[in-house]
Amino acid sequence: MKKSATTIRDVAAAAGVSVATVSKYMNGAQRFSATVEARLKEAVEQLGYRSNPLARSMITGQTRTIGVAILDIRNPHFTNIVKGANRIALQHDYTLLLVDTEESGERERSLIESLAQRVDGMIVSSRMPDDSLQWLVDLDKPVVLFGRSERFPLTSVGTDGYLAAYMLASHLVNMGHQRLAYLGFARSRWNDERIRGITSCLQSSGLSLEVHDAPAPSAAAGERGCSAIMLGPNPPDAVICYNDLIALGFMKEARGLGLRLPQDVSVAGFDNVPYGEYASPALTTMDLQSEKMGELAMTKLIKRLGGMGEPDSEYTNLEPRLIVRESTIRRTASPVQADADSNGSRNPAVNAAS
Amino acid sequence: MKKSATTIRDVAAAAGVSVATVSKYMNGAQRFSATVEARLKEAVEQLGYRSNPLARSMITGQTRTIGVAILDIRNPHFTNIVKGANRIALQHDYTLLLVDTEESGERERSLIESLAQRVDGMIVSSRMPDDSLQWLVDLDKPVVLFGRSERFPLTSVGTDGYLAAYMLASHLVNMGHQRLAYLGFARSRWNDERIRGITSCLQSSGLSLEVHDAPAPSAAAGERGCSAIMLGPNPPDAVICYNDLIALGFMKEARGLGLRLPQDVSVAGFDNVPYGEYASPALTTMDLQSEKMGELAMTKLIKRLGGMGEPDSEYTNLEPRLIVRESTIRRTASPVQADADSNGSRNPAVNAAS
DNA sequence: ATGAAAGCGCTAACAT
DNA sequence: ATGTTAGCGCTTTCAT
Repeated sequence: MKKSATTIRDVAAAAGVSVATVSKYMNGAQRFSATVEARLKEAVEQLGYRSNPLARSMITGQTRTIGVAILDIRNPHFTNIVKGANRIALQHDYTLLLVDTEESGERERSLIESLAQRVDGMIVSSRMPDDSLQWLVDLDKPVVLFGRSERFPLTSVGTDGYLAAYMLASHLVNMGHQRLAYLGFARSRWNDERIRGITSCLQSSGLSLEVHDAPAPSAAAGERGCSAIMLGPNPPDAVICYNDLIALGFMKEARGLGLRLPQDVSVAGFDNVPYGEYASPALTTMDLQSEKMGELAMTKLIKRLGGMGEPDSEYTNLEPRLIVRESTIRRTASPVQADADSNGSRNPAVNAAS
Repeated sequence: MKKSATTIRDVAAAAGVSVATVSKYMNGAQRFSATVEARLKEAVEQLGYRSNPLARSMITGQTRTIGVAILDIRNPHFTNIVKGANRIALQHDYTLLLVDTEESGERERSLIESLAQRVDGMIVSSRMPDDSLQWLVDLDKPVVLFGRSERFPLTSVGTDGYLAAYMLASHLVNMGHQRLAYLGFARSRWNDERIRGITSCLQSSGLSLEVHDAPAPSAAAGERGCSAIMLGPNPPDAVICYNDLIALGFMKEARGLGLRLPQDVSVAGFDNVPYGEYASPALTTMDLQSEKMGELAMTKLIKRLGGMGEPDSEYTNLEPRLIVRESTIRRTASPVQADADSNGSRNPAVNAAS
């Protein structure tokens, strides 16, 4: 069983039939005389033959593989998307070819271009702004994009980021918060619409938003961002983070700074990643239905692959939902007094060293 | 730009040369006369030609793709492995073909078998016991396995699970714990050695271990397991979980049950997933160096792919490391009275069951 | 330095 | 029901 794999010709010879017959047999394309069928079965088992998918693909023009490009496999949001997409793919006998574009920085485009050649279709999550997506269209492969493209006829799925942000801000305002900060991630495609949603909500209450930026959409970045926001002269009483990861990091650092959560500051994020629930205080977040997004994207893609339909620009919107947990709390009227048990001072600047 | 992609023949025609020349040009195999080179360049750009990797693979027998089979893409442990593996792969111009075997239940084997045909080599994480891995060897593809195989000549990397478990138990014993429970996951390949490690450590202190089993290696399963363990007649004062996910779920549920962590019960896990750090109390865990494992596995595999070396049974052991955080605490002398809140409780989560 | 031709392993007409 | 044959798009001797 060492050297080169057995080919269709070996089987044909062993069974005393032609390669065409073997091919048809392997694909279950038709029935055969009992004799032939038996010999075929025997030969295949004997030789342990499995047809070469590459050769098959060359002819059929199908790889039965779907490319999925995500920004960071360590972000549970994407991981959920992949899980959902994979579930559907499996049902239709497709395999996922995964590319983590963040790992390679600005090679995003070239990675996806080369991915395109090895798959029947792609699901892509991009960091590029909408207007620099022409090349994606030019690939001329069925694609489903996360986040609507205004400019190009790309099938897409997503949740309304403006609305989600508005809802979250609304919740915070209703809870009596007055000084809101946003710890965003400018390089994302969604950052702007989230800012717009929050701002617009705040404006209708005569409030304004203090915008900060994290260097990455990760917990570590959230930690770094915390002190600059919370230890200034006029700290916010609630902060919305670009995503749950940043929020989790922010909360950890805030605790380290001596702040009490959520009494001293309410914190919320986006994505509803699994671990927000297990943090303490459990994280309030906007559920963007990641897993469903993955399923939906894959369903659409597969449908298109089957029907060979035109590229449409159909955009499907999933409903965002607010998940209130423990990290956001009603702001009491007087911001002055906290409670007596330990150090009553809410000024955290004291032990900010570490 | 609609229909079938441009082929090497189109380019040859456009440049007025033979396909062989185009092929050599594309592969940078040699230099050409300035004229030809210029025309080639022109033609390729004009037509937007990219050579078809499938056709190429058929001839060269190489796909430049590496298969990675993991048990669950939602488990950060595996996600870290993939991240590490991907980093190395990228450096060597390989692409990852990912398969999440848990998603498909018992199809693990057939999924991996079909994966094997599309890749140059594989990195696999399996749930099968060591003695039912013969088929993996028979695939006759370069493979790196996570977790040593005693029986087969499979290259592998891992951390010493026995040692890791022993270390963790040791820590707990040193902290004065007496009644230890283990919430394991029996279907894992590593469960037994962890039990052995813990037991063996406890025995040398005259202690015994109460073993429970979770239905899945997930946070949800950890939640379910909690009450059965903690609300019995003789609850443990420390519990070691099969992994961090289970531990995280366990802690959440314990809090919900009204227990105070870590005063009422110390909790620890394995893997050192990123979110243990952001939980509160932060989770004590054994760092198994997931990301490093991924890097190492990929490095080994690629080396083998290059050298076409024999399948060796080299096993590389990574060092486990204990990460003590807040979820394990020293047990005070009297196990009777736990409620004396005299020690400055830094954790206000007493009645957090919102 | 460049080209002709023989396949890689398979499928898809088109015979028989 | 089974076989013949012509490629899929490319690389690779081997000529020239």
